[in-house]
Amino acid sequence: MNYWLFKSEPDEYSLSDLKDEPGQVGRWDGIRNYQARNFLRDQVGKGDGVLFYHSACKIPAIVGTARVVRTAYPDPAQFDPESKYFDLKATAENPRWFCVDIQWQSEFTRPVALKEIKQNPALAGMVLVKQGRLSIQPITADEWRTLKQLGS
DNA sequence: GCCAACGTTGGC
DNA sequence: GCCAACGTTGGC
Repeated sequence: MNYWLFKSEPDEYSLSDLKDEPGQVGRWDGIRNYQARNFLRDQVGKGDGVLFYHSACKIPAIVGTARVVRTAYPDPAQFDPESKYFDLKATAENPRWFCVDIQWQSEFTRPVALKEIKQNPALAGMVLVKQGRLSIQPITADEWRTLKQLGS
């Protein structure tokens, strides 16, 4: 069982968008970064915990949690010429990009803002603090506990 | 909207 | 395989 932080721009796909999905299950697609892809494809497991992070918005923050209900499968958008995630070089035999399904689990009572995370010594090791741009990142069990507590 | 910190592309 | 040019992310 592992823990992850998934970033999303709330204008594109927010935690409440996930909650509104049938069964509260949504596809986490559109990942087009190799480092994030590799985590998704090779390490994200069924039942893993996900911290839902809102980026590129007024108050960047972790807003709730989800859990992984389906492990990696080829992202259908890469084969769709109409999609902005279309990839000419991807084939069904040799897919380049992957996605997972996650299920809404909880909304934090209090969003945990990036600003607050940066100020907390217990969270100084987070990839979010050290390397801003990665959209899927591993979280330690300690960090998971700390962040859930801060958000409740 | 600016810009720093990456990541990707492609000529050589 | 180097590296310059370009593109993207995302905080501010």
